[in-house]
Amino acid sequence: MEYDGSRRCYGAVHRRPVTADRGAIENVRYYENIGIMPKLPRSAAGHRRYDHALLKRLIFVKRSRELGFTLKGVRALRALLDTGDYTCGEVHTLTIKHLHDVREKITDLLRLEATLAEISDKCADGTIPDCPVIETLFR
Amino acid sequence: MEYDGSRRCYGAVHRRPVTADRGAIENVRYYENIGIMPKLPRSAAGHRRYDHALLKRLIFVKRSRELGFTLKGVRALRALLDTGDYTCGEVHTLTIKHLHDVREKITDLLRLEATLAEISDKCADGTIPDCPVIETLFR
DNA sequence: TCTGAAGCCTGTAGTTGCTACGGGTACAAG
DNA sequence: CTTGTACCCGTAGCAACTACAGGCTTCAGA
Repeated sequence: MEYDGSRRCYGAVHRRPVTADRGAIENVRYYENIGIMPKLPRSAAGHRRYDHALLKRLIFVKRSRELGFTLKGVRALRALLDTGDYTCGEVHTLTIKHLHDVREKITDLLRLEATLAEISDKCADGTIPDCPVIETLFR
Repeated sequence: MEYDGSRRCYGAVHRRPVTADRGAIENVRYYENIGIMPKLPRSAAGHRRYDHALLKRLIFVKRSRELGFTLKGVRALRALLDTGDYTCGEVHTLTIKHLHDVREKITDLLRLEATLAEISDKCADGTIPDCPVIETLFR
């Protein structure tokens, strides 16, 4: 195992030093590329400058995503805000629709959970010859 | 609006007649390509022949997916089956792990649901000047 | 027997929302 | 001036399909 002489270390032993929140930056880049965020202004050297308004906008997107809105949903919310005189009711409509989707997903997952719990209970002791899980998976 | 003379009709008015379960076939093709299903035997003309064993295998995959297993999980299950003498306990382990993941998702979604319900309740009448949803999205 | 619609075949590209990688440049501390 | 870190960019990969174009096969009806 010899040192390869290059300035950067990428190997399994000497990994590339990873920037603390490189992921966050790449995420912003992605948002720029797909137009969720505008192209941020750059310094002379091309580095992104984050001013207050843009930071707010970024937080808005992030928070919306945390609340489970799709990027399409975020676009819709933004579009409302950008009209300048959106009504609370319009926002409410989008939120309720999203809430509805979330509840549907929950229902689906609960059903799934019940099924999985049921079949896994059946072979809990691990000694049954024809595994009930496998049985289920073939029907 | 003229008929374009081609044998097939793809336009907005005369759309291509879509096979009933074209999607199902393309799904099988996908499973072949990624190796979840073996390459199915073909007729002289190259059409897929589905024999009993392969059909069973396909059902197994489909059903596993319906129960929320990832394709990676399906591969793991299959790998067990293919050993010939898997134990029920091994299958149980995989199922429980999956069940755990499902429960985590449910927990996350319930939290989400609570938050969304809470903030959307606040602006239910649609006349509040500073929309609480938007407020939330900026924090 | 011929015809035309329906069905199947293939490779490829798009979807969603990122994340990872490689290779290059900028910059600040020592 | 060196060195290490941070940032830049384009591109490819992930899951699990789905959609499309364009070509070939099949089969029922005239």
